[in-house]
Amino acid sequence: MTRPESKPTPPAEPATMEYKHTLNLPRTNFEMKANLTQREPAILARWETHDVYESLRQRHHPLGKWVLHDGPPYANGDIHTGHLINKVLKDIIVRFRNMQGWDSPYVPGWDCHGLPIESAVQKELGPKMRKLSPAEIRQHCRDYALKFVRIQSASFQRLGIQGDFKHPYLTLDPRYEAGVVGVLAELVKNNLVYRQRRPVHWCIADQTALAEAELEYAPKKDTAVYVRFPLRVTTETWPAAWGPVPAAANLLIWTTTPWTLPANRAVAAGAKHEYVCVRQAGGEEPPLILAATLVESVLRRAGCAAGEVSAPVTGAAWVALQPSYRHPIHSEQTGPVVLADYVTLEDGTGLVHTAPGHGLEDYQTGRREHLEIYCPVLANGHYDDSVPEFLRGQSIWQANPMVVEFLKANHLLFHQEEIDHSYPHCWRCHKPTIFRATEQWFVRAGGSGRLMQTARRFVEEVAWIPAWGRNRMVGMLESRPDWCISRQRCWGVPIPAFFDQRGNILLSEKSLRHIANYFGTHGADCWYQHSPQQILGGDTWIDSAITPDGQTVNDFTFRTAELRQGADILDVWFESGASHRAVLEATHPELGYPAAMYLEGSDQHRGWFQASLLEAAGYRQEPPFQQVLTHGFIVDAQGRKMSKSQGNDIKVVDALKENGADVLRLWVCSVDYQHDMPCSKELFARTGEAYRKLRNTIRYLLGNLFDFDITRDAVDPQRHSIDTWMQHRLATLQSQVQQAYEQYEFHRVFKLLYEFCNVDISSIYAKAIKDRLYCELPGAARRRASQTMCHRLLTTLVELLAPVLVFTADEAWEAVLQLPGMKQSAGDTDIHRRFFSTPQPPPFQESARHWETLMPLIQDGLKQLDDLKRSIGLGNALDAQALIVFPATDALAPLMAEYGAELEDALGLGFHQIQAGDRWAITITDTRGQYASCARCWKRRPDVGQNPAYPNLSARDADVVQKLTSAK
RNA sequence: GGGCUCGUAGCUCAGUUGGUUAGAGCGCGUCACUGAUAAUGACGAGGUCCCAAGUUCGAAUCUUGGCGGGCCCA
Repeated sequence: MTRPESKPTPPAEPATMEYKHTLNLPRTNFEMKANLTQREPAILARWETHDVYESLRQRHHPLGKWVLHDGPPYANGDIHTGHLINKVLKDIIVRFRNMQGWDSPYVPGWDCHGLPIESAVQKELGPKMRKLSPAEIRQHCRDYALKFVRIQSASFQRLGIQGDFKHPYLTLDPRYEAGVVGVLAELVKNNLVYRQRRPVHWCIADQTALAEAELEYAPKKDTAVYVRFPLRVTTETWPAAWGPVPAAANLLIWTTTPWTLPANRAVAAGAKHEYVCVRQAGGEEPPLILAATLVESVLRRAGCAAGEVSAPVTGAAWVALQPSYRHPIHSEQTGPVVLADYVTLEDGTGLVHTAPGHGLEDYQTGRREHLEIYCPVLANGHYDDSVPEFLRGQSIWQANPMVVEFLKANHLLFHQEEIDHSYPHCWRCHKPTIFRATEQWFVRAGGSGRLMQTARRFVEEVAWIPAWGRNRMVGMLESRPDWCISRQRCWGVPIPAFFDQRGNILLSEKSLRHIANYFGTHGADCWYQHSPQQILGGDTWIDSAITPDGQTVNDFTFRTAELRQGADILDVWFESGASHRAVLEATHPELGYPAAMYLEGSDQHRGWFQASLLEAAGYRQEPPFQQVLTHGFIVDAQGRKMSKSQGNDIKVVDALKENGADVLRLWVCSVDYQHDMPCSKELFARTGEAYRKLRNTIRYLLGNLFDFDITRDAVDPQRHSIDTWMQHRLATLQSQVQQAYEQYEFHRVFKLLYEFCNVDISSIYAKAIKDRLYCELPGAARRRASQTMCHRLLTTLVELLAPVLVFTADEAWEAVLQLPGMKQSAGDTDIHRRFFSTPQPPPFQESARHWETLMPLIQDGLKQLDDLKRSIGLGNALDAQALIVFPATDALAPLMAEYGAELEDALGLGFHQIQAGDRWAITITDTRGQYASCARCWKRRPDVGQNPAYPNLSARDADVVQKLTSAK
């Protein structure tokens, strides 16, 4: 196809320039370039000076209180993308609640205690640490935590998060600590706290308990032994499938820690696994019991050949017969065969040696089966006196070969081999660790106890967003054991238990309430600095006591001089889980119990949500939150998890410097937070483009209002103007966006607003009203009506964007207030203190509907213009006209004189004609050879030159210019 | 390995109780405008709806089984 040569003759340059100054072109100081990284800090400073958060609290709140209670981030390290999503979501919610008319305060909090901080301090201090007292270590931890509270607080505020940053809640605040102990008192009161042995990671060299995070795994050589456990053979317990009942038989177990065999209390089998009885070739030995699939490999290792193998029996069927065995070390004891779901067929024999005092899974099995949590190993790694004589006082490492020898001597060792495996070591002394059962504090939170029943009821009463959160919580509650709340650390809230010299323990409701008060005044540090007399305030304390055998005795007289403080601290989850009391009721009582909402990442179903729920269930009848909203995790552009070690993490501080807070906030708003959220520099850049579109839309609207005084010039839209359509669209948008906010569907908020700017405003409305805005007399009714609409668009857009684009909304509102008449009428000067306005549908609903007929004509017209551009090089729609044919019988027929003009403008044409016909149709034609072009509005129209005084102007423009001239 | 969950254009998202040829905006490409100008408009090209089997006249949608990702456990 050949491109036509002919270009339209441009209007003579001088003539154009002559009239340009008579147009009402847009004017505004609101810059196209946002320059957010400079502008935002300035706005922040102003908010700070004017104490915007405080003044928002003072505002009238017609709907009452609505509190989002902040989950405390850990005061450790710079903020990351997880904080970004979490805090911005919270901020959007708090802000839209305020704009809805609620009193929605926001008190940020920080979790300041716990192992990661203690470890970091340990690393900083190095070997010096061992010389420091707990109180001194705690001071270092405090400094460390407060430093990161400052850093994170500054970053959150830089992100535009609005809240009471001058009065945050900190878990190291004495009043908070008092609240935590207060919750403990309630649980003790309700008999939900008990003391029991439980295995913990233990470093023999340092004689200390270790957390999972303090272990490092390294290769270690060990002796693995296959041991015969003599089965107590009876007809009742012998499965028929295994054939005739033999005189004797042995269970075969496998272990890499022979030293734990004295502590054996059971053998575990898998319910679905199949077990067989193997009679070895040769026949002298009693048959062996082990998992069917492992027979061949195990016997081969030992150099034996399998003889006769019986039919299999499932673990479940076998255990139902209640088999038992004679203890290999304590020959006078017996142990049961029980089921456990962690039994695998990967190595070993399918039968697992179970020592509840020396392994976590063994412990759980032990609790379930009511086995003794037996631990004959002292803190120094030597056996106590409860083991057979040959082992007493021996170190467990020395004991390993002795146990093997013992087994060999008693013909219980089936096979032994040296193995190399990964084994936990202490991160400080790098020596191998063990599991050792020690006395711990527990909350009766598992099983089907009272607390759990209340917790289950709470779960039903709470609204979970998304709804599957309920399922997830129920599932987690179902399988949870009792809650071990004690930790053998230093940086936390002490469990304020006193011990006397005979091992009687003081931990009662009364003592705890007393100590809570004491902590509230002196801080929990006093536990490490004050004497029991000081803390308890007297020489004696009469109270209930927990005796060494776990019984409770009333009216026991403690002599405070003989007491010493327990060294355990509370699990940090217990601390943060107490915030509903420590914050909502204690440090910030203006918030009140319960909170309307908790909002965190979905990992907190296991963490904060659950801890809060359980603690509240222990002593109150109403859950601590009415709604729980969870969000997913940030992943990289490929959907993989972000981690520093993989180097695919995004630094929020960098992203902030590159994009500004409003762009990051807009990104948070634009994604569906219920799932994983991919994040990358490129995605931020894309969001930046969307931001610019929103900003430019605001700028365009502002620019066209430079001479518009809302108090003087407002004009309702004319019935057949596109203004009416626009108002209808705006009212729809408003209700949709407000509904999306209410339903926490922020990506819909974004999509609705963004598409509105792109399509409704930019592509349709702004184009259609250009001519009347620019070319009509400033005070012309058509122009004023469109300006009125622009004003509504502007204020509504800024208002709906305000919870998200907090800085830009502020900046835009400043510009709005500078429009004529605004200072007087706006009342409130701050966008963030305003309320969402009520949607105002246009008075002419049927006119809005007419546009459903007209819009397709515009689509058709645009397509024709494009065709003309390609075929004959028609570049400017003002050089074309439309012939609009309408069905004479249509309801719109009598209105086509008005609507025709609107269509002309909507298509940006120079001229139009209307004609009655059979059906709707539009035909666009080139008018370059037909009409002259108006030197002012550039429309080609037949009426150009109609006024002899202005031969190169259209009738309308001649009229306008004439009036402008005579007005001078 | 278990519980919960996600997988629709390059991106962000729609897709009602199964029902024409799976949509939108952006991005991209081409073009136009130069009176929203580091802006704006028009047109266009983009999809194995993760895969497979099943139910059905008909499946993005329902069922089962895979694959891949995430969170929490083990």
